[in-house]
Amino acid sequence: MVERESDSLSEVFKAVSDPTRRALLTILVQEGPLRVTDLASRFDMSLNAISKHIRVLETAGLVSRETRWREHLIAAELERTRLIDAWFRQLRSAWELRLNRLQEVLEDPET
Amino acid sequence: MVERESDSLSEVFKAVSDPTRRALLTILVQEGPLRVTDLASRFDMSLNAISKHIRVLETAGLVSRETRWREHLIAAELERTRLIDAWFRQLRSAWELRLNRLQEVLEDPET
DNA sequence: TTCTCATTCACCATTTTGGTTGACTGAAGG
DNA sequence: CCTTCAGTCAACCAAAATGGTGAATGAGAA
Repeated sequence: MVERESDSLSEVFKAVSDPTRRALLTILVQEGPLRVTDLASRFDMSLNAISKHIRVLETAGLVSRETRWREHLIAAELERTRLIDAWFRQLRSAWELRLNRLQEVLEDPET
Repeated sequence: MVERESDSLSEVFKAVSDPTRRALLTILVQEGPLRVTDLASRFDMSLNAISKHIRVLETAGLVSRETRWREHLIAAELERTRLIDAWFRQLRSAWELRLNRLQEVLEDPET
């Protein structure tokens, strides 16, 4: 198998590609920092599973963790999401650039 | 295990979470519609693997296919990507809403 | 001291993913 | 007729992701 380079764009996309993780992000954004247990209580899923989802979000840079002994306060970190719409913006501008060039050729076939 | 609902947001995120598929999209956006073989020739990967990646993009609605007998012309379809930044925009506005409420409480503690 | 609590760790089973190879299809060209 | 060609389909494989259970941790309360 090919070695999987750990580019952060893939990591962020993958993190938000899971509905549970998106739901976690939504809750955190709406309600502010919460403990792991508080987050887990919203889901029909084991605490461990939620803890793992949180770690995925954390390594992707989408949430931060403030550990106060037993309690870990998890907070959304939306800065990283700029990476994503930057990528899409770039994609769309390349697309429009190509369409414009195409348009020019159609309007000015003699050049 | 929990049944995996096939929501289209997850599908789109998952599709673009792979570097090869992002590269495919980029090529298509820059160069316009291409055949499966032409796309595959850019990668150090079997034609079959690329064919599969293309199908993932297709079912996610990120590319379209125009089949002219043997040749399949693959084209980028960027409309679907609006779904993604709509989701992030919503997330960030919820975030700012909460911060603003917080700010109000801090500035006006007596209300 | 013992019990509680929040969380991670270590392991296990199942599913998904990314890739390979080989067979198949069916028009078009010799 | 036979071969070529573009692409999919099917079977298979290894690795990673998902989720579960149960144990470990270690401060603080009783």
